[in-house]
Parts: sequence; C-alpha cells; structure tokens
Amino acid sequence: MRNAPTILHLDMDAFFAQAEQASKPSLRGKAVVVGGLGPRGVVATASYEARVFGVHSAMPMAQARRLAPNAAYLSPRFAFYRSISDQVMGLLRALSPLVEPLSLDEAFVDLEAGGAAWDSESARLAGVRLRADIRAVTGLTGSVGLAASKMLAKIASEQAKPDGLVLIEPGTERALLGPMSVRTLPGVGPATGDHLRRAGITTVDELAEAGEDELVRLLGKAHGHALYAMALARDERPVVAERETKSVSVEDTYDVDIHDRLRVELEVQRLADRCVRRLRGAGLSGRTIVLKVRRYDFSTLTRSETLRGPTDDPAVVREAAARLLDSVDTTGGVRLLGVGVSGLADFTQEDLFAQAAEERGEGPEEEVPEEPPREEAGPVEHQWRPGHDVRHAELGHGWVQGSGLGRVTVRFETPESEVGRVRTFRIDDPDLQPADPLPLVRRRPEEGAGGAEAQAAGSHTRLPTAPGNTN
DNA sequence: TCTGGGGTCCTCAGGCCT
DNA sequence: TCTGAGGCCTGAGGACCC
Repeated sequence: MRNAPTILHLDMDAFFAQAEQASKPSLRGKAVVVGGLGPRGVVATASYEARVFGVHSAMPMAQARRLAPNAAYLSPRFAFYRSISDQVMGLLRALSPLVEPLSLDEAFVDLEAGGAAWDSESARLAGVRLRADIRAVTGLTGSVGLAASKMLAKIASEQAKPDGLVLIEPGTERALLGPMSVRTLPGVGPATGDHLRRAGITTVDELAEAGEDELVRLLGKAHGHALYAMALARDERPVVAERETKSVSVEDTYDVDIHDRLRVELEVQRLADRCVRRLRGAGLSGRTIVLKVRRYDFSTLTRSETLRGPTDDPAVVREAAARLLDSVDTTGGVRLLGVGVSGLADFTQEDLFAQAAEERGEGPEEEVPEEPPREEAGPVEHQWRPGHDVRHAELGHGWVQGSGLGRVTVRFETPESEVGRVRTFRIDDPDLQPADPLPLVRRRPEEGAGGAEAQAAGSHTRLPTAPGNTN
C-alpha cells in the first residue's frame, strides 16, 4: 500500500434525488423518492429528507409509500443523470488519467498518477477543489474520501456523507477500522455478515483476531484471504481506468405474474432481441446464452448454453433462449424473465461465415427487429411519467406531478425559478409536449450561446470533457 | 411487506481429456 | 486395459455492489 492518502473516492449525495431537487424548486428540502413506480417497483434513491422516515434504497416502493406517504415519488430519468455524471467524470479526468467509475455517481481517482497530489496536504486540497468544482458546474454536492487504498477511501467518503470530506491519515487505519462492523468492509453483505455473526465475529478487530485460516475455513479461499487482508487494512487493488465488459443482459419484472406459456415464449424472444441490440450497440458478440426465470415464489433459476463460436445474430440468440426455456417449468407463473450473453468477444463466428457467404453472393445476416411498443396503441398517460419534463405552448417549462383519469397535473417551474404553480390538463391537450431537461446551472455569459441543450448534453465543464460525452 | 435492473465474482459439481 | 490425479470447461446457483 502506498504511504500517502492519494486515492480519492467520490460519491455524489443521494444522487438521483438530489438531481431532481435541483431541477424542481418545489421539491427542495422535501422528501423525494426516485424509483420504479409500478406495483413491484423498488426505491433507487431517497433524499436525506425521506431517509428520516426510514426510506432507503432497494426498499419496496409500497413500503416506502407507507413510511413516507407525503413524499414526492418520481420515476428515474437516466439520460438526465448520465449527462450530469459525464460532467462530474470530466472533472475527475482533469485530475488524473486513472479514473475508475463504479456507477453514475461514484468513482475512484488515483491522484498520484495524475500528479494532482503526493501527500496529505495536497490530497486534501485536491479534494476540496473538486467538491467546489462539482458544485459550480453541476449545482450538486458530492462527498470525498481520501486514503492510501480504495477500501479506505470508500469508507472515508461514507463517513464524509453528506456533503463532506474525510481524509484517513496513513498509520491510523487499523485503529479506525478495528471497532467497525464487519459489514463496513466491501464484500460483506447480509449473508456473509450473518455467517460471521454466528461464528461470533461482528467487528473488524474480531475478524483480524480470528486469523486467516479460520476465515478461509468459514468463507472459502478467495473470500477468506481477501477479508483477512482487509481486516488488517491491507488493500493493494489499483485504480483501473478501463474495464472490459464481461456480459450483457436485459430483464423485465412483470406487474402481474405471467401464466400463459405462449406469452412467456414471446417475452423471451422480445428480451433476446433487446439483448442483441445492446450487444451490437457495444460492438460485441458472445458465446454463452443465459436465460433467467424468477418464478411466482421468487425462486430464481438460470439456464445457459455455450455455442461453438460467438454470435450477435438475433435469430441464433432467440433460438438458444427458446431451447433453454423448454427445460423450465413455468406453470406456477413467472414474475421476471431475462436473457443475457456472456463469453464476450469483439468479433463473431458469423463474421467469418458472412464473409464467406458474401463471397458466394448470399444475403447478409438478420437485422434486429425494432422494439415494438409495449402496449398496442397504449394510453397517452404513459407519456406523462411523474417527474418528467414537459413544455406548454403558453405556460412554458414544467414537470409532471401526476396523471390519471384522463388528466395530467403539471407544475410550471425551472431549476432557476421560484416554486411554480400547478395546473391540470386533459392528457391529450395539444399544447402540452414532452420536453428535455433544463440545465441545473446556467452557462456563464463568457461561455457564449448554446445554453440548455449543450449543458444537458454534458459539454458544460470548465475543464476538458471526456471523449464521447457530448450526446 | 414483498422484494428492480445491470453487472461481477466465487464455489461447486460433473464431464472430458491427458 | 484400467485407474487415479489434475486441469480445464461448462452449467447452476449464490452473494454482493450500485
């Protein structure tokens, strides 16, 4: 482990909820819950105001509604969050070429590799500046952890939340970690935590005292060795900028269990097509096709089949998925179906066949069908998802507060306006149209014209933008 | 109360090959 | 020809993370 706290972990505070509050003045200081709004949705992010009621991420939405009935419930706007994330990642990449994004709202940065810091003082300064830059560019707050390893930097940012900075001085790690719960360590979830508790181990100190052999006996080789090292605050994992994708998958949970076998088969075909679209979008192909089925009782099973070569042909993936489905009993009903592809390559067996076929004058391989609308000529309400932006011909920019019974309720406000007024319209009102999100921070005059779209698209950073974040 | 979606990594068992 | 060990691959399931 290095001996200066030059690994930085950034974690945006309650990211989705904070982004919604920044874009909707009427929600600032209020309980906001972002997640799936269907009968089987779960919470993606709860604002700190909502957490006071006991709402937290991964909680079933129905339970959240009981705990915080007056909170605002919004469906996520991933494109909007991604545009903000691109701006933040751009700021990180200006500090160092070694940036490892973990998700839209989290990343590690190796400050030493970028020459941005070499000791505690310079690291702290870099962290303070970064937080200020994030606020200036996005209007949002993030918490920063600084330490000599990834594990400790992440623990530090957790302690810094919300809107803070914590630096762990080298030499103080073991004393800090010792009394903490084993659940603090990465890789210790509910199951491992329980397992350890039954063995009388609840703190990091007890983990270290148990010894490596005992941990390997309890948890297996890989996990045992890794956990023992972490208990001693040893973590040599480097910050890795480029990660290869190992698998691509899509899955759907249905509002109501599907019992009809024919419908199950159709859904699997649809998912196979969607999966192939994603696969092709990433320029990949794969050898192993995986079918996932979650049954009415939440039991989950997977079936997989490895082909002789990698494919991105929708017909091949559909057929393999259909074969796998043949071996699964779905009579009790299924709540979730998924199709995935692993064993990835950046070329396909069919490439070679297609090349040969082309030389023989045969046709190209099958195109992936476009995704058909989920509901045939679905009701117009589906356009008006809570939280999403709209524009009214006369009243301007607003967002959907709710819809139903042929009506949609809109609050007219923008990130920089006062709290706006609420109006209700018929769902088919021609003056009302879906709109793109507005930027959270207005461009400064010296940056020229462009404004909203440019910033929403992620180009509004004072520092060089990362490649590929301009749309 | 009733549990999303997209991933990664690990373990274990069985088959095949040397 | 039989047997055992070890390596590798495949398939299934589980834990974990955000």
